[in-house]
Amino acid sequence: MTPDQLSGALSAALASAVADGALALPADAVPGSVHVERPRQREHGDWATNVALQLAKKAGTTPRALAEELARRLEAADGVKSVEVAGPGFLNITLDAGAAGELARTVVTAGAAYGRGDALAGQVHNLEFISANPTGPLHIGHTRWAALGDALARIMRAAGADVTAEYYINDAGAQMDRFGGSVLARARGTEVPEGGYRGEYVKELAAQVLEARPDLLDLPEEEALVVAREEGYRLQLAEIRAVLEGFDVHFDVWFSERALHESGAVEQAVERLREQGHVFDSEGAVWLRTTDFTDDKDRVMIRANGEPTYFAADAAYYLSKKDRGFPGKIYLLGADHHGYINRLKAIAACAGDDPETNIEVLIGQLVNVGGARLSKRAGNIIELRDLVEWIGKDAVRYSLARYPADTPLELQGEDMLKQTNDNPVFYVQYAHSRTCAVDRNAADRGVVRTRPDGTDAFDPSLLTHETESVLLGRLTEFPRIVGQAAELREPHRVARYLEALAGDYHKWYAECRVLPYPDEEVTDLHGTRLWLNDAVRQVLANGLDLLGVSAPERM
RNA sequence: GCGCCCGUAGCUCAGUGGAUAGAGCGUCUGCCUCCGGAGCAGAAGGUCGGGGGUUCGAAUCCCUUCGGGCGCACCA
Repeated sequence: MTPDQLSGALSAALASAVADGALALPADAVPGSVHVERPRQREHGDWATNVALQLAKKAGTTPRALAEELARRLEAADGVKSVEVAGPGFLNITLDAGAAGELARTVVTAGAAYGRGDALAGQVHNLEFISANPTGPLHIGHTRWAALGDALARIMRAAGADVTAEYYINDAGAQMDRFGGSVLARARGTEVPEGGYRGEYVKELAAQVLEARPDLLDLPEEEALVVAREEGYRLQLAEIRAVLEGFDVHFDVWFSERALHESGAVEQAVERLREQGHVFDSEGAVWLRTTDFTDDKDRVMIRANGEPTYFAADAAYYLSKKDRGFPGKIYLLGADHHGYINRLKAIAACAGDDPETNIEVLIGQLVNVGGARLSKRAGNIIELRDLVEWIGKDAVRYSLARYPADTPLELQGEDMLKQTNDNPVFYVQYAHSRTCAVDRNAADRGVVRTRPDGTDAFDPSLLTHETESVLLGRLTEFPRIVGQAAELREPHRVARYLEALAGDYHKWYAECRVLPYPDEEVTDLHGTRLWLNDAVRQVLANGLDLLGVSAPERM
């Protein structure tokens, strides 16, 4: 019995009580669905609900009286073993072992589809994340957005959304020229100009640029600057893409800011917003009246010198997303960009969109690294590729994805390496590989999933052990965890769930043998437990996949 | 000064109004005579930063205060 089915049974109990006149509740106060949850305490049954506490006042009765009424009716439902009224009016529900155990077969049958749902069905989103300048390597801050953003894309898709993952390449503007100047200076072996890029990686880029363009140093100054900039850009972007690929982070679209300028989209954006009535001229500049909406000051789009601002490109970019057919536009930004939220929302509003639904800005806190081992190449930053090299893709992705984005993360440099074996990712992966080990040995021990007569060697009523009841309950939660993680944009919920599931599995493993002792007869209990073992492996694998972490069969 | 985020065990952090606030690490004690010990069982460790309020019920919602991070450009 799934929580949805139980919720339905509760609704039916409510409806029948109202129909009988046993419950004086106005029709519009009868909830369409009743929320059930797993109680923290095992003694409180398999499922609990506080519906009686919430409805008692409206029904003009006491919570306990209402709870008693519902308990009587719910106990008659199929699959429900017992219902107790506890405390101020909680309903504590215990399911029949068979009804609960059937879930194992449900999971195995669903396979990779178990956990996928329709919480976000029909939604179309553009999810933009990382979007680091192509003037240097990705560092640990970008790594957090990479792990989080990619996991979020996977989770939202699992919940039924159509998600396009997009990287905005800030390849226009003055910082590109500074980058080019820095590469050129390194190529010449001279000092990097004031305000330039001083990281060691620039030297490496310069060497590669020289390799590709041996004529660089002979070119006239202006041409040399362009060549250094463009070659450096090409190399750095290729590096970023390769590193992300190795990190299993996939983008559907790499969107160039430069393309917005070159195609005239920026000017067009200004004109389109002018038509909407939100653009005005003042002091020689062209402004967007973002204060009509949520911003605290108006923003310049075209400077007095005729140059468009970064903000103008932002507006053009927003319109591009709109034009490309994305009702939902999600931005995953660092906390140092939180001042952008209001102006981005104002752009949406100026464009005639609804800032509440068409744009969503997720702010992630930065990662602090205390006393960290430093990158050899980039100076005082830690690069994504170094992190992966040091502690591995799975450990990096998992340890960044298991925290909410708005948690300021403090990673102790010394611990970072030491932590590898203690990283919860291994706890989860170990549980998965354990299920595989059991599976590998099952046939040798004569344990099978199907009886000789072709029927399933599966009798859910045999799954009566305490740890089995807990494990089954946990498995039923997975689909709604995925749905919640998708709706709340919180991938860490999946990770935390997997840790709990792995814990439940390890406890079960310690208490209940799947495979018989050598001199023991093979029974349906073994076969049934093999089904449960299969179900756990499937959910662990499905969950790890949502985080972009591998599910190894051996470790 | 204004705004956003965060203060939970020694450390790093979960906990979208429910019952006795949890996990990992660290500390201490047990468990390999059989499915993988990267595991399990147990112990110690808390004024949920402080103070008010709403509620049958608050770590969670509201106000206030203290502490930390970040931001307030015709920069990108």
